[in-house]
Amino acid sequence: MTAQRKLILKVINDTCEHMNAEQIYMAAKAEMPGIAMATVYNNLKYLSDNDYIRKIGVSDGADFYDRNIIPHDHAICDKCGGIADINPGGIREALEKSIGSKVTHYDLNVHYICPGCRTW
Amino acid sequence: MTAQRKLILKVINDTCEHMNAEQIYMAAKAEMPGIAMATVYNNLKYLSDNDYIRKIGVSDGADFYDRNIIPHDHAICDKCGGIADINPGGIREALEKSIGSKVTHYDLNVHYICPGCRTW
DNA sequence: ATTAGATTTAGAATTGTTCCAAATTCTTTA
DNA sequence: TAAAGAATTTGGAACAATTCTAAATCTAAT
Repeated sequence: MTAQRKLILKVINDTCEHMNAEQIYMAAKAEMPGIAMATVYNNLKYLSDNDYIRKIGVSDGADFYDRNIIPHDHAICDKCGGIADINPGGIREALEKSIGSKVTHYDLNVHYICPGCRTW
Repeated sequence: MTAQRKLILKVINDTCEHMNAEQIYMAAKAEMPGIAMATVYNNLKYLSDNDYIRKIGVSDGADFYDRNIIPHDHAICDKCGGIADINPGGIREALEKSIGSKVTHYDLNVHYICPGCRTW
């Protein structure tokens, strides 16, 4: 664990959930001005490969990183872009039944209008 | 419907499902050598916006395009990268129950080892 | 203290996609 | 059916996110 790696993990754990690489880089830079973007990517890879954090792939835009490694899915607001954790039950079972074999993992991102953005 | 647009739609309908922009470009180029990549992207956007085809966002790599616009999800083999359509039931209901509101849409990509790649 | 291996850094390179402006081609409608 | 306006095509530049590279530096175990 180098100082950089420790800092990046701290940033992810202390700052808000669901930050992307750029945001993590900025937050880390505030404490360690010389840190390089490549170091952030290197460590995000290391940390997610080793289950310290979870990388969430997003098809249209930057991936984000989640300090919560307990399996859960994400609901993304179409208006504000805010991301909320969700825990719908029975998904994995439905998928395994459907494909007839074990699922190694799955990505499920739901789009909706969050309560704050709803107008009625 | 310009000749280019017709060709691109034909390529998607006649060639294999789940092609990415590059593959569609190559197939179109074979019949119309002067066609531009930008035209392919323009038309993929037009065709998916108008429900002729469906765009499938992939977080790590090129998006692909599906001629099947009936809602369904995708199972991606971790070994060969092959993509299969799946139709697990009850997902939308589980999601709406979980977030407590309507889902505008959702992306669900399952990773697994396909029958062809399985060794036991 | 030495040395092999891991990590950091800055910047270049890559990939997939979008943007741009000019040229061309469709589509009205007079 | 010709002129005007709208949409589309083209090639290339621009872009964003990420990965790669190679040299410098650090770390850990002898």
